[in-house]
Amino acid sequence: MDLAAVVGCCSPLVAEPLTGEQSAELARVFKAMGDPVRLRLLSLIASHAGGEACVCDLTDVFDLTGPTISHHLKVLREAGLISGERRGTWIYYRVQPDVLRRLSAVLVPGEATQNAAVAQ
Amino acid sequence: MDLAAVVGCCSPLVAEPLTGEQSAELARVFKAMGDPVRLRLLSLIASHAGGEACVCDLTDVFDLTGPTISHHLKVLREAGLISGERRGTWIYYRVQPDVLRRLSAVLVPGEATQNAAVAQ
DNA sequence: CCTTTGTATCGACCGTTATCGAATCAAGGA
DNA sequence: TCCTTGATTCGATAACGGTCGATACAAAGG
Repeated sequence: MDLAAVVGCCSPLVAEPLTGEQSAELARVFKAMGDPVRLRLLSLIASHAGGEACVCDLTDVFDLTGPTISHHLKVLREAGLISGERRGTWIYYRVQPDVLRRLSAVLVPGEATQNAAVAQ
Repeated sequence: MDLAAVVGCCSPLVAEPLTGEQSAELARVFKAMGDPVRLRLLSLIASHAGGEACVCDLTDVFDLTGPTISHHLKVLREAGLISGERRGTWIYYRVQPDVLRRLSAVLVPGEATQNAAVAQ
């Protein structure tokens, strides 16, 4: 999953146009965030105590079945936005803060530009 | 289109979970950016000289018909990400920088937090 | 073992959406 | 007024994506 690397190599939108490949990779991440359930899952995980949440914490928030939540978590995982780790009975998810930071840097110029340092 | 206002009223993801309504409104914007063509259109407009581009500048970049480009521009427009203005023969599009800045502020804590000032 | 509980995968249904060609509208010249 | 050019809207179609029930897997306890 070198998606994070691709996300990290883009200049801000206003600086120069994205190439076809860059826009394709970035769109995959934004598309993953383009669903209300997934965006809320992301915020629930990100803001949960300890920076992680198990699936059991997430399922009860929604009027959705387990398989559906599992599907959305998979989409977020494959987009590189979260990572999951099994510890005993439960699986804990946590966000990948670097990806969020780099996305933020793509949207606006001048901010979070340790991006440039990482890219080198 | 008070979408920009809704986008502006959200704390960073890591600070507190989004409500159902907040995630729904934010997801509409991220979904609009979740397509390679639209993301590239956005970057072409944002980085074009003068901060604006006419549709004729955008169509030739893609192997897509005019109606398809027009459709994607409409999606971006209805998401509040761009605005169009006709001047004579051509229609010029420009980005709404506030929306991008506020999206960026949702993704990471502490940055672009003139967000809070705007919200008041 | 077998059962229970937590989570993921599979297959199917169905609404949504990206795309096109054709038609339409808007502005400027001949 | 008509024709040309730029851009949108409309209608149709094919592909995608969110949701579910059924099933399968993984860990822990009887």
